[in-house]
Amino acid sequence: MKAAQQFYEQVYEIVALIPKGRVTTYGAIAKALGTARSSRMVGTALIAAHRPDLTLPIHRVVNRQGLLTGQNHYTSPTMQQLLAADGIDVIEDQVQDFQQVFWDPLSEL
DNA sequence: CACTTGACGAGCT
DNA sequence: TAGCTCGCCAAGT
Repeated sequence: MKAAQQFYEQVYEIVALIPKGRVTTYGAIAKALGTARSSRMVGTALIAAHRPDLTLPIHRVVNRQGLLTGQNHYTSPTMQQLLAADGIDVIEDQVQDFQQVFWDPLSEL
């Protein structure tokens, strides 16, 4: 079992816990895992999260500005649509009231 | 097998 | 305050 693979599982674990109607950031997850500077790896982990056996609300993860930087990786229901279904307003790839819907795994977990 | 790219973010200038 | 550079390291070419 590779260390990186375990890192992925940690990411998935947190993503799975994001409450409906809330979002978190790559950096927040990375920090929660103790690797604050590996925020990029969180994004990579989410790409790998496309495995058929994983059904995670990865659309609830956005960058620090509340921007839907992963839009390019979505085809069918866009992140915006999925977020809208969660009750989150998104305009021009920007989450509205980001600070209010932000969910910090460190303080909330 | 080596090199480049990238769902990011913090730190410095 | 805004912009640039550096760290991180897996995955793709």
